[in-house]
Amino acid sequence: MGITERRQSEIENLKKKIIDAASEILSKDGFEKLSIRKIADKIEYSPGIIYHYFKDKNELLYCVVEENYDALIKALSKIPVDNEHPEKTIINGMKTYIEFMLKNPESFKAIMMNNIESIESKVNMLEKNISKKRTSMKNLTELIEIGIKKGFFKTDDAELTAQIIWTSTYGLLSRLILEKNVTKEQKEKLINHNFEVLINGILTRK
Amino acid sequence: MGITERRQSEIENLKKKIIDAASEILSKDGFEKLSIRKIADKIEYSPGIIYHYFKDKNELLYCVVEENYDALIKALSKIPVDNEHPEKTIINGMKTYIEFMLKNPESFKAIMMNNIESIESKVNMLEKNISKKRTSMKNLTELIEIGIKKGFFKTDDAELTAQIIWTSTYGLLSRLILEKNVTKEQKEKLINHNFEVLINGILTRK
Amino acid sequence: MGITERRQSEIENLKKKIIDAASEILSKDGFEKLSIRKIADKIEYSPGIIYHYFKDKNELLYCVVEENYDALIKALSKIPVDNEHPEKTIINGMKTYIEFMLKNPESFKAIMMNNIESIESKVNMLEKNISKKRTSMKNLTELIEIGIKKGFFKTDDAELTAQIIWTSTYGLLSRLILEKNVTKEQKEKLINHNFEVLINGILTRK
Amino acid sequence: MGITERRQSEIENLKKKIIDAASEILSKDGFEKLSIRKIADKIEYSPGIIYHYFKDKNELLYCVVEENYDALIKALSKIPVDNEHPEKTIINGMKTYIEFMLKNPESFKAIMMNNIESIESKVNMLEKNISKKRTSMKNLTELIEIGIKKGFFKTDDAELTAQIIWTSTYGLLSRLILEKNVTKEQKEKLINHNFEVLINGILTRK
DNA sequence: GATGAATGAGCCTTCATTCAT
DNA sequence: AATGAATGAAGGCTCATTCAT
Repeated sequence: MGITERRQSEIENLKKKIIDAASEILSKDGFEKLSIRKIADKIEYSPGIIYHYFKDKNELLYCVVEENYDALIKALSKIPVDNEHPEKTIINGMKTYIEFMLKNPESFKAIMMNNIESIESKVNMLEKNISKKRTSMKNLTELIEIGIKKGFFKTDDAELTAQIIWTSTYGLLSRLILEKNVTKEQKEKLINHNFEVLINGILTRK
Repeated sequence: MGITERRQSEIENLKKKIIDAASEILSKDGFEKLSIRKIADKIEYSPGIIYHYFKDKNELLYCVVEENYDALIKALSKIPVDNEHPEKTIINGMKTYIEFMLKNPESFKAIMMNNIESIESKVNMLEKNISKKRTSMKNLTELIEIGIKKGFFKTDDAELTAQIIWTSTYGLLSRLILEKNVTKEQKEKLINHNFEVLINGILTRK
Repeated sequence: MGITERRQSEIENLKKKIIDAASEILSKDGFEKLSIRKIADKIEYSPGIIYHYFKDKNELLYCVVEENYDALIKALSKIPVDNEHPEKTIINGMKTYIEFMLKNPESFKAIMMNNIESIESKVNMLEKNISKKRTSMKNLTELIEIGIKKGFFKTDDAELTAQIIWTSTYGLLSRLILEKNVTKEQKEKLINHNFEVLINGILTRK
Repeated sequence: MGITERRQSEIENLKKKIIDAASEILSKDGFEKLSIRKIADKIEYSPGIIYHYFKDKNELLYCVVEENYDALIKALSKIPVDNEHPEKTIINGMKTYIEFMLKNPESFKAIMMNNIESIESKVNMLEKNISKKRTSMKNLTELIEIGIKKGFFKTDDAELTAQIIWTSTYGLLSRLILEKNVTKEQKEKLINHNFEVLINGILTRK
């Protein structure tokens, strides 16, 4: 094991190290401050090496988002599906999403509040038929369809409704991240009321 | 009046000119492209002069955002209030807001999707009792209260509901601005469905 | 006059200094070695300053070529026109050109033996009607036309002939610059024979 | 034969493969785009391996140029000699040369417009008595001597004339390759006129 | 007030080359 | 023989900011 000090076990894993360093800079300093040089400094390698592992900054960015995104998907996938109460599953999932993002606000800002070409394909949600492309939208749409079949929900277009649930929650989340003067109590009230209104908005009228 | 031709009346108004130039660049080329040099070029002064009127780029930015925001408030204040159909007034107002912003997407991004301290006081919407501070929230809250009194709406906390209507719409708007692959038709469907769900979500059940 | 040492008289003339520095690097090290940084080093200023005077490297290059080219044009313009012996004027001019370039071989290589977009407009000679664009070609073409009128030369297309005289001489010059093993005597013989053949090639047959 | 599939017979021939890959990149993408990495990618070996076969990039370059040059010589050697019409043979040969090079403009630039030491001995044409060294010049000189003997041509020094024919054609070819705005028609006119002037320039006067 | 020259730090990227394995 | 990770130097360029005038 007597190799240069700095690279002991991680020698085979520089790619991961680069992504993590980028992720950290993103979280700490935000998107604009994320530079190849800064990453190189952080991992104590030369800038050139990054191009050994990634075609360009965009590809690196894509991988960073992918990793973060995968973690989210993982968290979401752990939520049990309750077919008898699809609305509960929806709220559960979206709340998990909110909590996940509130823990990494800078990443959210970097990823979700910017027009980064290379990650559009991971992040865009509004086009028609998106539920055929994006897993998370597929799941959400399916839950709504279940609710429709059971007679709980009333909506012409499950996907469209899924998109509105998503954009609404995205909006609340964005503001929760951007605004600093919101008490914990108020945060909770807002989150709960958000889902009250949304779910109420799609429930069948008696 | 014997000064250089180009600066006759506007000599005392250079500050305004700088802000407007910046605003225009912002709208046309986007936030990232807004540079001190570009502004100086546009107003046909030297870059240095900008530092006579603004401490630094940030301060200038604050002023730009402030101005844009004022224009929005003005637009919103012109919407007539229909007490018999508060939900129509709400939808009307929020749609005006959406349209206004879709016309100036770069301004929206600059204003709403950044943490510019000096304008927080103008832009933040989530704190409790915000309806006492911010006119636009006050109006929205009042409309909801009218609806409650008339027996149309059912909600415990008019302000909280106003906040959710706002954040939801903000979320949709954000995504509409950030995503490029959305057809005009789809945009309209999303906007309409957004208000369908929201209003439905607060209507009294029969 | 008590300003910083390094910039005494030349303060108003940095643009010229940049061009000259570039010219020198071009002559000494060749085109590939000409970099913005190297120029900045040479003039002891920061690289950024170059963009104060030139839009980009291409524009700088264009100016460098222009200056060199102007010097050549100046040299050529001093050649007296002998209407009775246009062939002598032609030979005279082309020999001046050869001598001029042999004194600055690296500039010739840099300018004439590369595809530099920004200077194409100064350097290209083969298109039809070039004699309406480029002074040097205009002059050469006119001399040939004079010879035709006087009955000395025989050619259908004066411009085409001018182009061949030019490309031929350009070819000889290129090789004289690229090849190192050519004695002075041989050089002279080649130059003289070049014009012998060319002029002979366009003279009227008795 | 139990080696990796992809390198069966060519294992001893990697040097050739490298040269060919480089040659192809040269033709397709140009001299400036020819990089060690690109070659390595093309042959599906690692960059390091190239340094097993070549001291450095320059040495590799030499070899590439050498190979290309050999191909040209081969093409030229196939031209039939017509002793009754030496001028036709000359024109024929030189046109073959032009066509060959117009098909591989990047190779021409690499070979003829650079000072690559190691190939000087193959490429230089201007020294006295070159016709004793270089086959192509020997052939050209002999054709001129035939013309002299037959009374067609008039020149004191056949080799010198050969050199001028060569440099003239080289000049035209260089410009044809460097200039982009030349129509096909104009190209042909230039080529034809070039030989008209040159041949006319050495024909015996009646 | 206003200029405009100048800086220094930063940006992404490419490359020939080396070297331990 | 061959790899592939890694470097260091260099490339063009942009920008907010300062400062003598």
